[in-house]
Amino acid sequence: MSNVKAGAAVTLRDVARVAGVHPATVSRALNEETRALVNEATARRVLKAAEKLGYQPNPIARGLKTNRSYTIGVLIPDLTNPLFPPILRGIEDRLETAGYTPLTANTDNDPERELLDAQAMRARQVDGIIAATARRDHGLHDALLEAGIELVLVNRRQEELPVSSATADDTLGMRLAVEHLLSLGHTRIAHLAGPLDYSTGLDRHESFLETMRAAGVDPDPDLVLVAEVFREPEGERLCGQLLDEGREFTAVAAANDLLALGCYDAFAERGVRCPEEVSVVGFNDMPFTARFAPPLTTIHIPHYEIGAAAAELMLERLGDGDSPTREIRLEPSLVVRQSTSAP
Amino acid sequence: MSNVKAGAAVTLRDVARVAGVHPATVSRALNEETRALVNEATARRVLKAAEKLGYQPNPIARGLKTNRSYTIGVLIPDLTNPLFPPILRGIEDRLETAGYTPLTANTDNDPERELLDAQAMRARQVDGIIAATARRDHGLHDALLEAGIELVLVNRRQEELPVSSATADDTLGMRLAVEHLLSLGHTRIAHLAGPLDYSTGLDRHESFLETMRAAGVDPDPDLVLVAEVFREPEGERLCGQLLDEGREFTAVAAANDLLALGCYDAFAERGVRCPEEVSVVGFNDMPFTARFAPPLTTIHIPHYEIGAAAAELMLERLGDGDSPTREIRLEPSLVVRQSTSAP
DNA sequence: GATCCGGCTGCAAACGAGTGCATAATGCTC
DNA sequence: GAGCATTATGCACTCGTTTGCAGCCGGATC
Repeated sequence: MSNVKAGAAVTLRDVARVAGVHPATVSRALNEETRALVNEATARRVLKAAEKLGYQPNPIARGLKTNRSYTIGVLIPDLTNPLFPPILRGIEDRLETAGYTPLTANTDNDPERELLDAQAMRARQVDGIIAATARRDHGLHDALLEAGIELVLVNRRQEELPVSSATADDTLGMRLAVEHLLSLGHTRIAHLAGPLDYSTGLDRHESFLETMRAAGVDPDPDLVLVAEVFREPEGERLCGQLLDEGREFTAVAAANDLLALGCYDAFAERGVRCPEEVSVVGFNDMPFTARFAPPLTTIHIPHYEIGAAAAELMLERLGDGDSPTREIRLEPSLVVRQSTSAP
Repeated sequence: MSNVKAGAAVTLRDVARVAGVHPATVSRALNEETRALVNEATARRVLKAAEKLGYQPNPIARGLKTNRSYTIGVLIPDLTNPLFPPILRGIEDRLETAGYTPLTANTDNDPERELLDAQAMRARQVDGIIAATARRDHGLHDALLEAGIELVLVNRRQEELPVSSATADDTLGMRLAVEHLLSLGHTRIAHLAGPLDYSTGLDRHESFLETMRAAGVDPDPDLVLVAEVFREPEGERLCGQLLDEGREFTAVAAANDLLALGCYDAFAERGVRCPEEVSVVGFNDMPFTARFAPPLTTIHIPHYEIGAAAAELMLERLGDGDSPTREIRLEPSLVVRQSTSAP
């Protein structure tokens, strides 16, 4: 049943020969936008021939002519972080339907490597780059702007620059987390903030403070610690510090799930019971959080949809370079499990 | 003055003009393999001009002519399965050092989509395809062979065909798992086998039977169930079935971690305690398995290294098409946690 | 019946790089 | 100093596709 000729690639000329027309006509007939230029009957004939031969346009040749590679670079810090696979999957799926292919690279959060990877992608003529890595500086943005490569941020925002982004509403997310703790009766709430040079870290941090104040409880500066990375050992270190300093708190709002898991570790070493003695709420709802001991109460983020939205934004910009930049914020939701209880 | 001309891309002709030679000479001077053809002094002049202009060859144009893209397709079933990110990371890292770029696609285990994706990759002139998806049939292999595209399997083998692969030693892995249970004193051991049309499913299954027999205990056919997919709900279904049929067993050897987690669910619903009443051992050592309740005893697989090895094999074949195919088997190890105990 | 028009289609020139072949420049031999 | 081999370079075509332009045709207009 398969008409996919594997051996020699089928070209426009082959289709043209079969359809009895000139290759140029085939090109026009096969291209949505120029199809109107050719007689409907001819177009049908061409389409049929193309299908019969299993013709697939050669994007390389097309790209040479159009200065387009139909390829999008995707910069992520580390694929191994469970946050990113669903985002990437969303990007891939959306791009695929539009005939674009993603080219991914892991930067390990090294700004230098990030620029290098971006360079390599530029050499490969990517039409745009979707970056999940952008800190709140401008290096990457400026470099790409100069090279005429579109940039879209995913999971990160950048206020000062006109750049499209797809993120979760981190402000709302942290508000849901804190309000959950408040409603359980907690007031001595510690906050493990993420690095403040990421929009995710900063937004969640500010939202923590705001939500506390809005509820009429003044956040204790001694209970607010800023992590250097979004990782488990860092959460363990900071939470351990709070514990060892004898700070009084009955709950922790962590800036992401890994920091929250770090708290679990700090508790385990010191015999602190969760949630009986301290409640913990995470952020992201990574896979398998429901299976941890105890199952983690956290903020669910629609990562796949965020990825798809980022791809959508990229396609938008590629279609019409003059379209204004746009920020898409997707709504998070609270998932109550068993790491939180009344104090 | 910045050398990186951002706007207009620098082409061979630009370099030629600056160096005062013909573009063809530039092409030869810049290409390692043909550099010998041009005068050393000229070559130096060209190199210098190229550097000054910040010339970067256009891989699209080059690919059109040479039928090489320095691009490798990677077919995986689903990036969202925690098994694959480390593999992919290993592939990317190794390929990157050799100047190759991976192009990934998710097939969702749909054979038709797999062929489609492979087709699309072929159109993009990938030099080879690394597939984590291959069932034990020949479709993909034949199609690629015909098209002259190198194929390397990762995490899957294919006995009947001469094709390179990088896998874990599944036979050894399952032997370690079963011997662990036997050494604890279990003899009534159930086995949740993976789909037998994957080499992973089949190898582990056969190894289970062999190891049992070698220890002098005849595996009870009623305790061996074959899963249709490597997923949690399937594990829950099968394990629930064993429980509801009143089969007597004190341990389960699951063909992967997700099936093992499914057992946890089946236990939870029926109030069976693990490991007190039934021990469970998984396979793969996915991330976070140590945090489950109870922490899962499982077989650790060096996924990153497997990915890197697959990339290595691909580079080998690309360098010398006539090199024989090779199967790399990496050694797994037993990780004892708290889901297993004496019966 | 000459003119014009609009709809289709073919022609040919690109895009940027690689490569077989011809040719110019050089060095060597006798 | 003529003849010839050797080296270095240029020319022109090619990869598969897109696209401006020209040309063909049938029909409508005067």
